[in-house]
Amino acid sequence: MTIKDVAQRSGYAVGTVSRVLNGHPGVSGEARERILAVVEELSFRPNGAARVLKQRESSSFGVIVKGARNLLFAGILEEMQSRLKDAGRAASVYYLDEDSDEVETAVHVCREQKPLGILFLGGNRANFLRRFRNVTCPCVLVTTRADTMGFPNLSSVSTDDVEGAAQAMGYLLDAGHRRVGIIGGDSCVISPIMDCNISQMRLMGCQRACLQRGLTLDAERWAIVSRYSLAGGYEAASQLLDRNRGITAILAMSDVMAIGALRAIHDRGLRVPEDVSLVGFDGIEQSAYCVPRLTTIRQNASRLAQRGVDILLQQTGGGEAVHEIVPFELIRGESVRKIEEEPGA
Amino acid sequence: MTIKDVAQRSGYAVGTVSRVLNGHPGVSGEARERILAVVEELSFRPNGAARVLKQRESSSFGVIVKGARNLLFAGILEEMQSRLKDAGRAASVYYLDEDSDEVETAVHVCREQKPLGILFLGGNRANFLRRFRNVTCPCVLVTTRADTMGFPNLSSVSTDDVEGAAQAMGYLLDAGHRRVGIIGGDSCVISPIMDCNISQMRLMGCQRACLQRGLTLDAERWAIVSRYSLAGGYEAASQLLDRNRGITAILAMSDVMAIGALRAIHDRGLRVPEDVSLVGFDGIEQSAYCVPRLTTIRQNASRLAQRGVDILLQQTGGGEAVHEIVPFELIRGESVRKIEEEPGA
DNA sequence: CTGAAAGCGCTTACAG
DNA sequence: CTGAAAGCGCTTACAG
Repeated sequence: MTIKDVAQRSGYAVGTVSRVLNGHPGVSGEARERILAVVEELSFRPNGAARVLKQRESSSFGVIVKGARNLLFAGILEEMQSRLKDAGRAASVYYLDEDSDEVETAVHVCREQKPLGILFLGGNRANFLRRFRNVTCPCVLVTTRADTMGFPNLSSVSTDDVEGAAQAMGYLLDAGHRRVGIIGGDSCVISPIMDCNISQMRLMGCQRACLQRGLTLDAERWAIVSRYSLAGGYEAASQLLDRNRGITAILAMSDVMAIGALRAIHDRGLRVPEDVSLVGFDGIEQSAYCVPRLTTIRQNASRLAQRGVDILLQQTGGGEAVHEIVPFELIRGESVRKIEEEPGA
Repeated sequence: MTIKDVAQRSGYAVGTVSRVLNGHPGVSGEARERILAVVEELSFRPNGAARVLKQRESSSFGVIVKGARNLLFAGILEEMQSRLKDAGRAASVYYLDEDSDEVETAVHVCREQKPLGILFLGGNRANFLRRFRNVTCPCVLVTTRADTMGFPNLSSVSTDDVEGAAQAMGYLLDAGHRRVGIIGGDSCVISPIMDCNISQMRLMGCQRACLQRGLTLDAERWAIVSRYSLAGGYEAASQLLDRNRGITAILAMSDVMAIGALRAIHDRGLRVPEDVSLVGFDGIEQSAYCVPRLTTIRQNASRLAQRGVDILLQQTGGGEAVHEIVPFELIRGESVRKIEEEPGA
């Protein structure tokens, strides 16, 4: 079943059928009607491959998601898909694991699908610097800043990670906590090499919160690197508790890690928040169903999704890259308790 | 950059280049070497659209997932992708929400991508009966049985839902519970119309467990329909607790709903398992991190994934549809307590 | 407004 | 073993 069959059956030439199919002007109402009737009758669907080959650009978007189990991303993706649908556009989704190179995938997708644009859910700065020049379509990086990379076709929508972490840490400090363990991602270390990934940004936020209160943060001792997973959070919290007697709070850089930590704390016979307070990051749906409800920094998933799509649609029309910050919200759950100032702090 | 450029630069014809690219026999070692060198030099990548157009079949697989937030599926998918990769095959993933028609998507994917085969993660029987005849490639439905539908190109790998639910329910009954609320999915009702979806299968399992112990199950009163979500589980558990005073246990047909229920129970000032026992289904990673650890029926995600892929690869070579059942495991968590038999039960 | 024809980048019989 | 050529299903100048 091809466009030829439709042409034959309708009595028009393939060119005319193609014009009708693509809504091009310059076709008589009569021809349009007749052809659409035949299309309907044969339930004809044009061959996408042939169209892409010829047009050299498809009319769909790509979404590259880093982490199939990342619930923050799942929520954002859901919202993106409905918004793209409203705009009458299709999107192909590509799932990668946490460690894969999303930009390599993008290069590949560009070549194969020639999408109108690409949305990245999560991204590693180093990967972008290495290969993004090979990506030619407009792109939007969601949840991570891209303003310092200077690619003209790479916009971003993100949460202010530094400020978010600063507020989370500040909340703990203001509640009287002085021995706070930190569970971070891949590059959660204070190092001379700024890789500007979210873990590092968030650690800087923690540091800033301390400085603002005349305290210093010994990251070497209090921060620990972990995978963004339940098991990672569990393991990291266990280590923190072992290593630092008298720890009164843990700040995890994702809710998923916090949920892992929650169980680890419980398994040592300690309670949250009575013995150890706990703060997460992201504000995924699950965090509100924990017992105790997690105190966390809620990223505005729905707005991140909306702005991401809107910016991409707009960039498709050309123009300079845009970098937006979307406000977050500190959710006061049930996982932090106030403690009286200790003399030795 | 096309195959023509490679031909020109290497001094061979495009046909020869194509043969080398596809590993066809009948090319001299010399030609192969020279051409591969040029391919490398220009870092040439063939155009997929052109290949699909010509070959009329791509060499990749499709995976259609019902529910981007379904953590059971996320786990299975991860395993599938790595297994497909090991077999040297690529896969495109299509995410749908719980209510979308997966078979309609499959028909579309078949036409556009011409995949070698399709894996379905989750599926609704009615959708298959309505449209699956339009899907021509080999398919495997994972987590849901397809043996009674009789499509020659549709295999399945699943968990025995009836037996799984029977064991879960049996476990509660044997622990002395007699007032057990059930939280199920879309078609969790005893009705004359068997739609054979998983909720109905699992409800039948509950019923069987009762019958085997000389009890009857008043589903009308004790079972409640819910979405497969945290909020759905929360809502359903709340209703069950309101409606049935003296309820001693809740069986949720997914861990996600169970986690929602856990919070609902807590919000009424009740404890799990002291006041209300709770059993889930699926055995997702999260269930082991709950406090209390969830008692649940663990589906063997990794084996479902492996067998799904293996069967699909095998079906690609032709042959009759295969229907496999993968064993599950009852995980004894911390969410069920034994109660002494009550005289009035 | 419509048709005939070129061509997108590739694969694959068909000759040689 | 290699080349020349047809053709996959579509779009789009170019004529008329």
